[in-house]
This record gives sequence, C-alpha cells and structure tokens, in this order.
Amino acid sequence: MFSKACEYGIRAAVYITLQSLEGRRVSVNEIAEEIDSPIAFTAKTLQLLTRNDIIKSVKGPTGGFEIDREEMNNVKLNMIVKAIDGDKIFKGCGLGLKECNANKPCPLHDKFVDIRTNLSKMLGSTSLYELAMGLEVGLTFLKR
Amino acid sequence: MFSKACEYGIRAAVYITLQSLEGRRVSVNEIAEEIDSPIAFTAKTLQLLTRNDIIKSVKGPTGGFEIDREEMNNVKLNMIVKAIDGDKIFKGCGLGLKECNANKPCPLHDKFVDIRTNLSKMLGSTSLYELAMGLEVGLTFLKR
DNA sequence: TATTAATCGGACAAAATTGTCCGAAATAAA
DNA sequence: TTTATTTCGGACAATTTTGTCCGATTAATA
Repeated sequence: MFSKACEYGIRAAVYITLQSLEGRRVSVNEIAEEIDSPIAFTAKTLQLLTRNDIIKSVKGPTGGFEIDREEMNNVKLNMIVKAIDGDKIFKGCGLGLKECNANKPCPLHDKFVDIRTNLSKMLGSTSLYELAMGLEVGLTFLKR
Repeated sequence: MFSKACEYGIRAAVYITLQSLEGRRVSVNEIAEEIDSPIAFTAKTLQLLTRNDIIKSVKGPTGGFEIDREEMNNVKLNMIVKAIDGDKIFKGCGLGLKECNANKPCPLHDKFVDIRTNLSKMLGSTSLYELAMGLEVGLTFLKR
C-alpha cells in the first residue's frame, strides 16, 4: 500500500507529535529507536517532511524535530502520504493504465474509485494529534 | 497498490476470459500486444497463474492460454492478487509493523481494517467473467 | 573561541522489483 | 519424421526502492 519510506514517515511523525505534546524536541536517533526503523533512511524521510513544512527541524546541540501544537491538528495523513509517495495512490489506475478515467475506464475503474474515496476520506480526516492520543493512553503502538 | 506483475496478471486474465468466451485460445504475444505490457515479463506472470490453476495453458502450435467457461465465474480477483502478490495486502499492517492486531494495534489499525475489508470484499466478489463483459460491450478498456 | 551535538545533503551500496534472452520441452501439422 | 510454433524455466540485466556513510553546516555551551 504505502512505501517503506511512507510507513516510517507516518510512524515518525506520530512519535514526534507525542513528544512535542510534552514539549520535548527529539533526535533522529531517538525516533528511529522508538519506531524501530533504520536511522539514516528515516533521517532522509524526515528531511522530506521538513521541506514540506509538515514538521520543524532545529540544527545543532539541543536540536531535533518538533511540531507546533496547532499543526498537530492541521496535519492530516494525506499530506504526509502525498509528500512522500506522491499522489499515485490517490489518482493512479488500479490496473496500471496511463489514462484511466470515467470516459475511458479500466474494467475495475468504478469499483476502485469507491475504495480510493474511502481511503482518501480516511487519510484526509485523520490528524497527527488524534493518532498521538491513542499512543499516549497506551492503546496503540509504534513498533513490533 | 498492486505490483506491476499483478496489474499485468489481472489485465491478461480479463483478456484471456474475453477471448475464451469466443472459443479462442490466445498466445502471450497477442496478450501482451492487447494489454500493452512487456512480453517476457507477462509470460512469467501467466506461468504463475497457470501453476495456481487460475488459467490453463497448452503448449505447441495452436497452443496458448484459455479459461473454462465455468471458471470465469469462479475465479475472483482476490485469487489472482493472492497468487501474484501474496496476502500482504490483505493481512499486513498499514504502517509496516510486523505484529499488528486488535491486541497490539498500530495507531491506524482500526481505520485500516475498514479500508481493507472493503477492498477484500470487492476483490472477493469480482469475477473475471464480470470484468470481461464490460470489455465486450466496449464500456471498458485494457490499454492506454 | 573551541568543542560538541545535531540536521542537511550528496554519494554510494544492497536488495527487491521489473524486464530480457535463450535453450528445453511439448505438440500440431506438413 | 521433420518442422514450426508455442509455453516453460533458468540465467541474466536494468531500474527502483531501501538503506548506509560521511563531510558540511548550524548552533548551544563550556
């Protein structure tokens, strides 16, 4: 479904959100440890999120990644997916046709539109804050 | 969503179904031409489908691929997807956790279950015959 | 000011996926 | 029986994705 980069990106963003709620800025090393992901590859992904203004980074000692209290609610998963995987999952044809739309649909077009509309709605309405809350109360997990 | 191999596999299977309805057995070359896919790679995928008893192959001159009239209704897309991509799309965690279930869910678990249930139902209820019918009446397409 | 700890970014490496080639086996037909 | 045409299957190649390394840059602090 999502690329590895995207999976790590979402997990990392949720962890950053959780820690930012406590006022803690976190390093790539800590993030990778806590979400059980490869450090350097995760760093690349975080740079992507930073360049897309989804999270904030600070260089130097005491530096790391954080996210504003307000942004936690504004940032929805579709923004992260789009920043990392692009919009092929939102727009591409399920059977790989270059040009597939209502006028010239693949055999699966209509049924795929349904599935994707659901996915799109779900990702577009799920905020980092919401996901971090489940983590905070110990209901959900980011590794294993 | 699906791998390239799987996209080709589904398109090829639908084309084979369409031609089998007319009693025509088709070669890899014709299939690849009609679904606009790489010949040799498509051949590999068709071997997979053959080994999984989803389609039938006949060697030698006048040989090629076909599917029984009855099987067109029995074969659902989930069987093709499972044969080619395995069941990671049906069972794997959306955020890539090795172990993710109701007892130890990732933050997206419940929402993902919904999406996947939809996808699973759709793939499990869509037959090759059904898709071939749309093609036959010129309502849907397999290339471009 | 020097040191240290952090991200940034480019080059590189490994692994997985996608795609190609070709000889072997099968089989229909001349 | 020979030839021609097809799938089968293994080896190989190219591309994309995933993952690593390291020097440059930034900035806090001793």
